Amino acid sequence: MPYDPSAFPPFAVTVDLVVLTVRRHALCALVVRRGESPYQGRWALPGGFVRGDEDLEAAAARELTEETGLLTHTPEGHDAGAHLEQLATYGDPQRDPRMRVVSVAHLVLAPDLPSPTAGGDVRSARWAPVDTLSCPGDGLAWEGEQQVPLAFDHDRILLDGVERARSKIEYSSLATAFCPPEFTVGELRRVYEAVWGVVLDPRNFHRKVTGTPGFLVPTGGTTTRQGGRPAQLFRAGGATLLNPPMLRPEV
Amino acid sequence: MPYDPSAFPPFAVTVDLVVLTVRRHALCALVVRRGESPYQGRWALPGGFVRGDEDLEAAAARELTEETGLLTHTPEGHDAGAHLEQLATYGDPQRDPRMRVVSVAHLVLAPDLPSPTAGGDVRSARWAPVDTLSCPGDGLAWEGEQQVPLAFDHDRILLDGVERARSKIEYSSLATAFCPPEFTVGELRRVYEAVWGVVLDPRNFHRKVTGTPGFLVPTGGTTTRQGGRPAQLFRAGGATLLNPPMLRPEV
DNA sequence: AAAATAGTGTCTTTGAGACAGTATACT
DNA sequence: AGTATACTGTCTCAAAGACACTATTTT
Repeated sequence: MPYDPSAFPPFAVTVDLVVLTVRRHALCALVVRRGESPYQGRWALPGGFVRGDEDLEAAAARELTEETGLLTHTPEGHDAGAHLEQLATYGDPQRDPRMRVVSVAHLVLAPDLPSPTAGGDVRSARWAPVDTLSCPGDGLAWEGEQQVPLAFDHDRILLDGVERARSKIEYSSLATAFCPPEFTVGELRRVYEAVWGVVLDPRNFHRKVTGTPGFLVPTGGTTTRQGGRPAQLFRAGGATLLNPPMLRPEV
Repeated sequence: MPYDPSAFPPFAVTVDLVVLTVRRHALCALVVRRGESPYQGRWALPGGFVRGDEDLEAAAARELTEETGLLTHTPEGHDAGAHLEQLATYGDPQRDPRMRVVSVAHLVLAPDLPSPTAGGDVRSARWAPVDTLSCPGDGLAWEGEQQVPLAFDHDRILLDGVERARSKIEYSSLATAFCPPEFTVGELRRVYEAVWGVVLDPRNFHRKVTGTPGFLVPTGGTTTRQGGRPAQLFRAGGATLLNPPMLRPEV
C-alpha cells in the first residue's frame, strides 16, 4: 500500500476546453492552431497548464477567458456568461510525446457571440462545425480539401463533449446556455435542432417547452428578428432539471 | 501562453474508488481505515497513486483488485466482474495537506460477493451502507454512536458516485452489474429499490423490465432462492441504453 | 397576395401507475 | 391452510407525435 506522498511519479496536469456554440444552425466548437511542436500547425482544443495553487475549474475558467474573452457562471451564479462543467479526464501515458500529461477536460456552452474569438488572432482560433472536425470513428478534421486529425487525443475529447451536450439538453435546461439572455421559443428550437441534427415539429415543441414548469419565464417583450409574426421573448427559468424531459427523436 | 512542458508545477495523481454493492437490501460502499497520517484511523475510499506508465483506468482496476480481489470488465468485455467507469476528478489545492494531489475518482458497481473484502484485513475494510456514511450536506460517517467524516473530500466523492449510480440505472442496464450472472426479476427489482431507496410495484416492474427490448435474456432456468413460486432466471441482454428508460418515482 | 414565423386545438397512440386476480412454491 | 413470491390482465391518466387551423408580421 505505497501511499507515500514523497515517492510519486512526476505528472503535469492541464485543462482542455470543449467550447461549443450554435452558429448559423450548426453546432460549432472552438479550435486553436498550435504554434509549437508537437502537432505544430494542427488544430487543437484550447487549454493549458493548471497552476500550482489553482483549482481545476478556476484553471478552466481562466483559460476560457484568456482565449475567448468569455466569462462563466458556475452552477449557482446566474450572471450572463457561459456554462462550464467538468467533462472527463484523459491520462493515457502516450497521449503527449513530451511527458506524462493528465488533462482534465471541461465543457463550455456559450451563446453565439458577435466577437467569437475576441482577444485572439483570427488565423489562430476559429469556430468549426463539429461535423467537419470529426467524422465519428476516424477523428479527422477538414483542412481545406483534406482531413487532418486534431492534435493529441482531442478528437476523442471533442466527441465526448459533443455527446455530453447532446444528452444533457434532454433532461436539463442547458440548451438555454446556447441562447442570448432573452430568446424566443423558435430560437430555442433551432438550438435543439442544431445540437441534435434533427428537425422538430414547431407546434409540439412550443407546447412542450412552454408547458414544462420552470423552464421558461416570459419577459413580456416581443421580437420580430426571425421574421414573421412577433414572437414572445423568454429567459431561462429557475429549473435546471426538466421534468418531463425533452425527448430526442429516435434514429 | 506558457505551454512549456519543462516548467510545470509538481502534481501527484491518484485514483479513488467508489465501490458500490447491494447487501441486505441496502446500497453499500467499500471504505478502508487509514493507517497513516493525515486522517489516521478515519474511514476513506480505497485508492492510490497512478504509476508513471499506467493508464488511469488501469490504475483504478489495479487498485480495485488489490483491495477487493474483484476483476472488472470494461464496457466492451462481457466477462464476469464488476463495472468500472470514470466518475470525476477532484483537484482542490487544499484537498491533501501534504501536497498538491489530483484524484481521478472511479465508480465501481459490483454484485454482492461471498467474500466482499477478500485479501484484506477485516478491520481495515468494510461495506458500509451509504446512508450511514453521509447525511446529505454534512458529510459525516457513523462510527459507533458518533458520526465522523470520511477522510479528505471523500464524502463529496462518495455522494457524487452514489448520485451517478442512481441516475445511470434509470436509462441504462447498469443495474444488472449489481446482480450475479443469473438473476430473477425480483432480485433486479430489489436492486432498484435499494439504490433508489423506494418501493416499486412488483407487477408493473415485471411488465416494464421484461418488455424493454435487449434488457433481459431468459436463460431457461428457474430458482426458488427467494421463496415462493419459482422465478425465471435471466442474464443481462446486449442493450446498454434502455428505451424507454426506467423511471425513478418522484419525491 | 404570398410567404414566413408564431401560437392553439384536436386526435391517436404509447406507456406509466394503480390494482384485481391467478400460479406455484415453502411452512 | 396460510403465506410468500411470481406473473398476467385491465383500467385510467398523462404525455408524445401527427397535423388542421388561426394570427401577425415582411416582401
